Amino acid sequence: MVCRFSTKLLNICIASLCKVGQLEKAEAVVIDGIRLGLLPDVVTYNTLLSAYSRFVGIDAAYSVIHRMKEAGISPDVITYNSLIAAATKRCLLSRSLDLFEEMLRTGIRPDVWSYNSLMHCFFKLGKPDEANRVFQDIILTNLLPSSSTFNIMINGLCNNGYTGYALSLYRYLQRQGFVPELVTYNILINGLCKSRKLNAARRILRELGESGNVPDAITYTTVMKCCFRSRQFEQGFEIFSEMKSKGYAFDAFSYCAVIAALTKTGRLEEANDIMEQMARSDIDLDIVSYNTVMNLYCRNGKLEATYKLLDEIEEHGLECDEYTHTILIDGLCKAGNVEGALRHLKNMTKMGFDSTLVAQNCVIDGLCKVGQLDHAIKMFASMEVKDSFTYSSMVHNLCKARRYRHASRLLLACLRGGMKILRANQRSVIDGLCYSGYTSEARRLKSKIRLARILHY
DNA sequence: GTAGGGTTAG
Repeated sequence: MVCRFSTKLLNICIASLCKVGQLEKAEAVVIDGIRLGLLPDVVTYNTLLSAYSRFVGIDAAYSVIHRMKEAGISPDVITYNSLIAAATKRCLLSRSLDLFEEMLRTGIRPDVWSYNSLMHCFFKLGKPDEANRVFQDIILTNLLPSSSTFNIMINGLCNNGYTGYALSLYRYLQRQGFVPELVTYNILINGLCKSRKLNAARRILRELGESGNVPDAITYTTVMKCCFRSRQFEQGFEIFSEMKSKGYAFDAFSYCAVIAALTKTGRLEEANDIMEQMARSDIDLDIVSYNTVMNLYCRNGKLEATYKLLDEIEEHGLECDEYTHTILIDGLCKAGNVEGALRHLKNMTKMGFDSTLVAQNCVIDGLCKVGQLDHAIKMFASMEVKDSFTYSSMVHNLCKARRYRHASRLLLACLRGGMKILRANQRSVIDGLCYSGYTSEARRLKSKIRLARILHY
């Protein structure tokens, strides 16, 4: 009895160290405990596992599960739930599904937390129907849904393009007595902003204010980002200032949102100021923060500093992602080094990145800017996937070279594919055709554009 | 032991 009580105390001590990421000290306490004859139990290992997953990585978390098995302690539902949630968070979705099956195989009964994670996983996989089936299972069986069940459901519906359903579910649940939490409001505001339902988003923001909840840094970042997305930059920057004056702590999310927006609008000095503020703070930079800074360096034309940053990323044990490489490729293009950009694009393909579309678009534009239009046309023809940026770039540059009939063909191909193209580009093609005497072609193009608009909007 | 916000191109 005395011994069990002491292990409990030991676990409390370990948990408090794990909470602040002091993993070495926590491990030392485990060893001290063993010396005193207090063997770690399932709670000890679960505590360590979630801390390793949070502060180190998923592999470190897996090694804890091996350690506990070696010590003869069986993982329980909490062990599996932690691992499944960690895998889902990192988009290792097949691992999450495997773990869920493994849990069933070993005879551990999943609880509502396990089902919540499974639902989240299906949403991330872009399988809303399967997620919905899990949701129905939770509702129809004896499992009591938690508020997170509803939050995950609302968020998943939003992320899979069903904001309308998300909103109806939210209203229905409210009528059933569900009291939304701050997270619920943040989820809805974000989902509605992303699908450009700004009036609905404003309504939810108002409801949040009336609910007695206080918006947090996430609410602010969400609304700020929403302004940037709808090109209301001044309003977004005002929100950033408001956050500051109200004493909210900035984290990497809010810093990156505002630095990126300042960079995009060419307000580089202000962007540099804020970037330095972020560097001076005690925030650990992750890959997204590095990408944001790197993009700013590229815009400043500081390619050497950019390469130094790449070393720094490596030194910190972080991995460059699709964004990092794309930003570098664009930076090389903007500096006129298209050869370098092409080389790096090849590397990127070799590295096995799924999508290099944005990077290819940057190179197409770069080639045109250095006068290699025919090279760009060749590259364009060889691309398997194209989007509206690809077409816009080509149309714009063909017009600049007065090759209006070629531009007109691409413009039509773009519209036929259901993609939008900048009005300014459409205008240039029509005006160019008229100017060079192809008036009837210009007329035909106009009517085809009108038809495409009717068909696709 | 879950759920929410941030980075790239015309």
